[in-house]
Amino acid sequence: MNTPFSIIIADDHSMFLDGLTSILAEEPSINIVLTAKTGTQVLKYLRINTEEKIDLVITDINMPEMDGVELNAAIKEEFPKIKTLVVSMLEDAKKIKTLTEANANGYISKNAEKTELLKAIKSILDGQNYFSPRIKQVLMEAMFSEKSEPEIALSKRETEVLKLIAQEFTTQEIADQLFLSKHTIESYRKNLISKLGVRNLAGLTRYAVEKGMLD
Amino acid sequence: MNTPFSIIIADDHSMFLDGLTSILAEEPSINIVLTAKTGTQVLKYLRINTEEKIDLVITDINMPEMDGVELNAAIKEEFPKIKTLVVSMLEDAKKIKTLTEANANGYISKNAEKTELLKAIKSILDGQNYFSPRIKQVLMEAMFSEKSEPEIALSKRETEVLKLIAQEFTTQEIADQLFLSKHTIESYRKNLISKLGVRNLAGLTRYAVEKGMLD
DNA sequence: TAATTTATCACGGTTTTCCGTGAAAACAAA
DNA sequence: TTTGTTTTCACGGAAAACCGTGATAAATTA
Repeated sequence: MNTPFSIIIADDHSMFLDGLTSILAEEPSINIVLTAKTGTQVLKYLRINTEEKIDLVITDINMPEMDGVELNAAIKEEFPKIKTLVVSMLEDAKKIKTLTEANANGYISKNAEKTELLKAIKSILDGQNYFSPRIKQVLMEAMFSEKSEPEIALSKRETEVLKLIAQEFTTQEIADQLFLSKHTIESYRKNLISKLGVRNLAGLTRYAVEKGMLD
Repeated sequence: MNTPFSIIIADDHSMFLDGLTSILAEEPSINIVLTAKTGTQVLKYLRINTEEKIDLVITDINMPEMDGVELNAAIKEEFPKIKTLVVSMLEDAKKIKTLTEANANGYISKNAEKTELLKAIKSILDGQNYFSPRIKQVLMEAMFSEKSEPEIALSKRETEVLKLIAQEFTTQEIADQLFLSKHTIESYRKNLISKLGVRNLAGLTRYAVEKGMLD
């Protein structure tokens, strides 16, 4: 029998962390060296224990302080030999794309079965990447839908003005706040309306709220 | 030693379900008789296996088909002897309140530690309800904040008009659609603005979007 | 360097919203 | 049955938003 693989698990939900640990503790070939609730904890550990050979880091995406996307990037930057497997609640195409670009070795959903989790871990430890069929599909769909919805790019100022508009400030008030002419703000308003393809203030506000630009 | 307690676990995320099962499988006093991904599965099982004595159902809130809130209500209705423990990602005051009103026996967050989970289970099987300090706090805050924010009640027509306003229709257009005078719609607009405590169309739109009145 | 985008400003005219101040009829609740 | 709420309608004036049609300078990008 070979020496077991050393892995680290990061997830901010204790119960999920404990659950995952329980599942993997049953595997004789796996040795859990650390469980953490934030990405920073993981990084700190890796930086201190540089002599210890870690094979795999399993991480959630949504975590406080440093999320899974950032953690993955940091690991690939500082410790390129360590493999990463992202386990997430959401099937967010953009995040998955970012992760693939940052060379994450795998991505599975929390909807995935235990057997799929083990399969993913085995594949990755074996040197292969693992992205579940479901995830591949989401990625593909994102590729195509991306073209149909061409991602409207707003400049810094436009974003700033839009936020204020959606916060119920009038053109004059925004002009005063930003020390600009009210004509300028009117221009932005017009551009935003045509850029975003909406009809009026209501449309602008909806856009801002739905894109999570407020708060 | 007494006979072990029989419990059912419901959660739509396989991995969490497996994790929880792993954790509880280590407990000799606990016997997991079923794991399910929807509330309907649980109910179906209970209705068929009426002779089997089930002590506790552990359920997530967010599930397809029948969520945890509905499942809890149904269990308390049909099988009042069965205890329920809700385990959820979110600390949503309203849902917690609904659950307490529907006599759920416990509520803990997925952020809770394994020890707290076990404590909650033991308490409930012992005949006591368990709501974590964190949850109690959220509930209290909700009670108070509820008074400061007195739940604005909109009439049917007001809701209808607000939706259309937020969908970028002008007063005249709305009047035409509803076969009403434009003065009427203007009245609604004014009332909505003062009722909701906002300043203008942007505020109305934000309210509508944030309350999920569209789509 | 040339071309493009971004940020800024201007004006007149039209439409829409906003505000105050009503009021009448229908309906529900106390 | 009186009181309150909802739904409906009206007018005039002020304020703001919307539309078209510009322009200049700075910053970025190709």
